Amino acid sequence: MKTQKAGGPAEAAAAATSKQRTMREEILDAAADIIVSDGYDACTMRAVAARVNMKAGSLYYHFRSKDEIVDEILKTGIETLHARLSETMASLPREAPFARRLTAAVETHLSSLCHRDRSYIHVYEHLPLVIRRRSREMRERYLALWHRLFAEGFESGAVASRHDLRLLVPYVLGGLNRVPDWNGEEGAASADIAALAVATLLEGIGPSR
Amino acid sequence: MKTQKAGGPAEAAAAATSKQRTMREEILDAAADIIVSDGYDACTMRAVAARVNMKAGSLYYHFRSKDEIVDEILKTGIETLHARLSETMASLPREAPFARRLTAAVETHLSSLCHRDRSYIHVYEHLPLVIRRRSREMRERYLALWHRLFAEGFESGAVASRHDLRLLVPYVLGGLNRVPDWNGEEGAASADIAALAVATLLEGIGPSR
Amino acid sequence: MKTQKAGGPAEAAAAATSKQRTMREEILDAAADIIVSDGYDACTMRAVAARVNMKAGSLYYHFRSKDEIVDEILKTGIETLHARLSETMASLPREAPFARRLTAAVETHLSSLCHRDRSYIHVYEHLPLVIRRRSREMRERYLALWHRLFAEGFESGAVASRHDLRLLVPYVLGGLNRVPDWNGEEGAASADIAALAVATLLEGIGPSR
Amino acid sequence: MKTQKAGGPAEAAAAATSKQRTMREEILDAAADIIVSDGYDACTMRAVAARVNMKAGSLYYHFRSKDEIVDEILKTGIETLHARLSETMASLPREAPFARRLTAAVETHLSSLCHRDRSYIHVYEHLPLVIRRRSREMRERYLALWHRLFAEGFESGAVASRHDLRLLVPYVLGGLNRVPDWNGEEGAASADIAALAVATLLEGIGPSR
DNA sequence: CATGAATGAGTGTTCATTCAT
DNA sequence: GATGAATGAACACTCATTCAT
Repeated sequence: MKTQKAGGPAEAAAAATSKQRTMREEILDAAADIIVSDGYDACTMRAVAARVNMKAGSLYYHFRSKDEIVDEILKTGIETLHARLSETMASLPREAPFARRLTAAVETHLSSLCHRDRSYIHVYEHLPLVIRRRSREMRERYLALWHRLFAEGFESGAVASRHDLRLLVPYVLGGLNRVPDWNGEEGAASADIAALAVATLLEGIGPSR
Repeated sequence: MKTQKAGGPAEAAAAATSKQRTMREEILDAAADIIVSDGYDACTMRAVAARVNMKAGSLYYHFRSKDEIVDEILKTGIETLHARLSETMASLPREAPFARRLTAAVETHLSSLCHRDRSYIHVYEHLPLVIRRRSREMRERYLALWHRLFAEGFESGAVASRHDLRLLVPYVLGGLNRVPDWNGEEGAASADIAALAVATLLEGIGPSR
Repeated sequence: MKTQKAGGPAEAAAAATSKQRTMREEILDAAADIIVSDGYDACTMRAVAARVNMKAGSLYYHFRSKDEIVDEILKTGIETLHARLSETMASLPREAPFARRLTAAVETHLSSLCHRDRSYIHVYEHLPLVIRRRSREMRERYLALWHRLFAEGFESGAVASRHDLRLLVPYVLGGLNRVPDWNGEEGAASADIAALAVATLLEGIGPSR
Repeated sequence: MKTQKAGGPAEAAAAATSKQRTMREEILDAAADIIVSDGYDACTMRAVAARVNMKAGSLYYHFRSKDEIVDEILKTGIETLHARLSETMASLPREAPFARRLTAAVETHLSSLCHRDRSYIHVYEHLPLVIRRRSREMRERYLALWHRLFAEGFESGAVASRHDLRLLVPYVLGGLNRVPDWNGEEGAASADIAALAVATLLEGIGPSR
């Protein structure tokens, strides 16, 4: 251990003790919290450190740079989302109809977005462009999940053939992602919005048939 | 506004000569451009100045502060959008059906959003929380236009009564606002997306009836 | 006139037309006013220009630099003071006793200091050290007047021989110069203070003999 | 005090370690020195930093702002002066005559003013109006000490009843405060000036009785 | 592991000054 | 004579980062 030269503790995230991992997570939580509530600009190393009762310099024992913190938040956020949606979809019976699959997906997405429990996804919206772009690949992997959902819907005849998925998916998710902004913390429960979204999506807003 | 001492033209935007107005606009354009393409953090006074072949200090001849620049972009953006939508709606015959009104509205919104011709609306998405909040009132005035549109649709029976406008409007606009992000400059024409959006909205994505 | 090259109008103060001279004086007045009421730091070229309904750049037609303005204020101030005191002393009958001469001198000094009518002396106190020092020579010429006054008093036996003039003069003037600060605009008339000062000086504050 | 985010030692002056306190003091000394010798305008953060072999930004580890530095100098200066004079007066026997009390007071004041050993009082004279005003309250507490001295002298009959203390005190201190300016570093010892001042004050400059 | 102390690059802003018009 | 427009140097201040202890 002591013989390796290049290996500062920040590099050894994998081999980290459980206490370290805890500290890393505390820092990530603190940073994510600040970003969501006060914006990225307010998320200085000093501010993050203060939330975990440290001084700024000490953070560098746990992370190599501020970017590493933000990137990890981003990565964790999307991966969590990805994992949840994967799991949700997998847990549905194979013969579940499209409407039910869609409802489950929307609910999963929205609840992850609105509940602030360890799901860093909401952070994304508050990040500067330069940083956002770094997560492009991961985001596309998540989008692929939605693509597959709609593609299946299309194949089963539940989705009208006239829709171009390349447009539909971002359009749908664009609408969903904005919900927390407009709906705040006090707003309608995400379940209500999910219901609205699904109904609207499936039948449109025209008079019910 | 605050403790102004002596008078530069920065104080007299209204009485500006046409050449001044041009310079002001050039600066606003430059700033908006930087914000949209590189993010708010990249939009330093020095960067803006460089785009208009100036030094940072010179900007203060035209604007009193950076905030004044950003706020004016924000204000102009929303007001332009508001004006365009107002005009669009006013230009429709009184008896135009809801579907046509909606299509016109969506097209107006999307074309303003995607074409970068003096419509600063796209900037909003890239602004820090603190600044965004300053435009709340203006944004709500714009939202009211959409509220009225849907309310009329609801009264005429074109919109199903089951929808809560407080949820529907932000949901729809949230979807629309994200279009430029996913669709970039190379993407489908905004007219196509408008068509998709309207069709989806009105009839849903279910199999065509 | 038009053939001389190096001669901008600022150089030709002596040959100035009466309107120029008026403008120069207006500027000097404005600058002095600002310095006395708001401090030297508030006396920017823009602020001065605004008071005479100009733009900053235009001042450079009348003065070569800000320093020239300030130096001229300083010079005019002390020279006015010098002239007034000279005149006052000269107007006294040759046989006037020391007490009367002293009273006249103190009154002249204080009234110049307190009344803001074109006597720029009060400005001195608000100037940065670097600038103050530039007026050293002129100030010493003024001090010489006081030295002579006390020297005469000493020779005539009216001033006790025990006093060192090098200490006495600055001490006395130091006290007098502070009067406007403590006494403001609302305070006792300068005549009252002059009386107090003279009485105190001549007889001390001990019980009257 | 205002919107402090995270914690540096600049916030905890009271709890400072001895080394911190030393650094703070070094900075205060440097700033005071520059102000006295080159004027307030020359006292930039860069200049102060250079004197303590730092870069400008580092000062902010020790102080929250430039104002904090200046205010602390001002406060320390007056409080030191106050404390010294208090102590001096308290150390005199109760039955000490007015002349002796006055002499002690003048000597204390002048020696504090002239010796640059940690007594920042001399700084005051070089501060811009806006800043000076911030110390008004503290200065008045100091003036009160002198008021009491003269009031006692008046009661004991040592001071002629004809004097208005509201004029006398500022007049006397005005004279004393100017001493360092005229007398520089090379000048007569402050003890000599103190003697002169007291003698002049008590008996006047008239021929000795 | 954590901190005290420092740094360098960069931020928004101010201001005396210049000069073509 | 005066101004609109610009500049360059400076300023106070912030922040991610480093490193000896």
